[in-house]
Amino acid sequence: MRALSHFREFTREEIEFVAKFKTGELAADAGATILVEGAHSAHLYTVLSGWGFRYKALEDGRRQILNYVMPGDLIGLQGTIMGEMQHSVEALSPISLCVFERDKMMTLYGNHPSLAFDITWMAAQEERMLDEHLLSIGRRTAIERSAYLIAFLFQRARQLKLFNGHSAIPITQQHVADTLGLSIVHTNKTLKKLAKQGLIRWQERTCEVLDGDALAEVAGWEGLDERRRPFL
Amino acid sequence: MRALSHFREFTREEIEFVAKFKTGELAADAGATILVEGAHSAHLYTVLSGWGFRYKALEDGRRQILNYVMPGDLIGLQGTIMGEMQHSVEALSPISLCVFERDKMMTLYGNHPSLAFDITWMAAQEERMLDEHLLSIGRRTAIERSAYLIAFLFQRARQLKLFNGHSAIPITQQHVADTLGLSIVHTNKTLKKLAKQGLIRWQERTCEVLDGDALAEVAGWEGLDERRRPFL
DNA sequence: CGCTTAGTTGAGTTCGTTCAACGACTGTGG
DNA sequence: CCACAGTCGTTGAACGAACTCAACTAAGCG
Repeated sequence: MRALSHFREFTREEIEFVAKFKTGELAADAGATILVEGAHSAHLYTVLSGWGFRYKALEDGRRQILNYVMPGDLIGLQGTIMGEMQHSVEALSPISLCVFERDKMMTLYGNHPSLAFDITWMAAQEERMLDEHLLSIGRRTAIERSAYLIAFLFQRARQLKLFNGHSAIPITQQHVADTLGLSIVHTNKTLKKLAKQGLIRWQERTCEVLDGDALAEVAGWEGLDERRRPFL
Repeated sequence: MRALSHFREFTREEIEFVAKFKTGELAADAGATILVEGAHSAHLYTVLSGWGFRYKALEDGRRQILNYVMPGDLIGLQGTIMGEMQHSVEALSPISLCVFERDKMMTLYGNHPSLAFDITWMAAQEERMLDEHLLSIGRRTAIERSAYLIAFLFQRARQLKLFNGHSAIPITQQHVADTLGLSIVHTNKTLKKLAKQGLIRWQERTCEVLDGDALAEVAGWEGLDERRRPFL
């Protein structure tokens, strides 16, 4: 089922445990809210297919997108481990999730140390991405930021083999703005510059990447490391 | 030794294991670089005393401070788990660290699931802080950001009982600027406003907090949750 | 004593913002 | 079938927040 090449191999017991750990599946449409800030969710999810994003908001409505979730990503670890969710999660495209029981976490840690290690691995990976985002928003210019974000999403999606032919990212310019800490207007003008340079094309609320390497170069970004990842 | 009230209780075996896990101590002066971006560090550290910060830099020198480290924090988890460090760590004050061997991590995961869980807990905690920082840099104004940062450092340090009488944070305005994504000049002008309102006082490269609650309010920030934390 | 680091302040400029209007497209209800 | 509202993207104009440049104080140190 999950034989994507870049996941590590598992033992039979691990696979069996994960199968029992799983308690159901969940499907949501684009735009659906999957988890809400402040909720005490009893569940942990894994993305099976589709795109989504995590975000936080201030009282007056200002919204900050923290990161994007793609197949293989864990959702709700914070809620599982520390009780309350401190961010919301929304679907960008139709998305399907695998649901795990929160209270089986301890069993997992007790009986399957390598799976426990994988969870830590994924948390560390998420931390890395957040570090990079922080660097972008804090220190890169508007064009650099935009180029970085699109290159980042492009590389992640490509790693996961999410593209078939055309590399289209299902986000609106509003999402880009809310990720980069810019206004929609300025985001639009900045993206137009990238489009004029032939690096991207925007159409039907998706971003088509024409030259991922050039984007990374504009951003001054090294790119993702091509490493194997575990899968839960 | 580590009987600070807000850490959880441990079993005798856990304490013994941690003692064996530990391979030494390390002390560094203020300004010393503890870990460098790109290095393949074989060690994992825990802060015993002192302040430090994690940061990333772009080629042209632009620097972004990602987060601050205080007693009880783990340093180098990324390097331990994924090989290469993607950020640097520098001491803000004289700092002492507890050194652990990287290759004993697997033993820990295998034999001490509750300690493994604690590591995940701390990674999730770090993620939370980064989320909050991202929201700040992306969506808060200069004054809000400054107030948030100082309130954040103040609350963390207070939780750890780092203050004796006067609550002084050992950072320069340059650090504040590099954390918030602002220029030093503008940071200075913004901090002056907070000082004029009687919320902080700046002297001898430290920031003295006069009214932590008011700072949190200016920032529109809820504050840290007062929960127990594990300790490694 | 000069040198460096940290903090301060003013002036002018730039980047990104808000306001405002408009076109293209989609879905909905009369 | 058309009118209408809603979302998304686009563009111009005016404004403002934050930047750069520059000069200066004060403190610490060899």
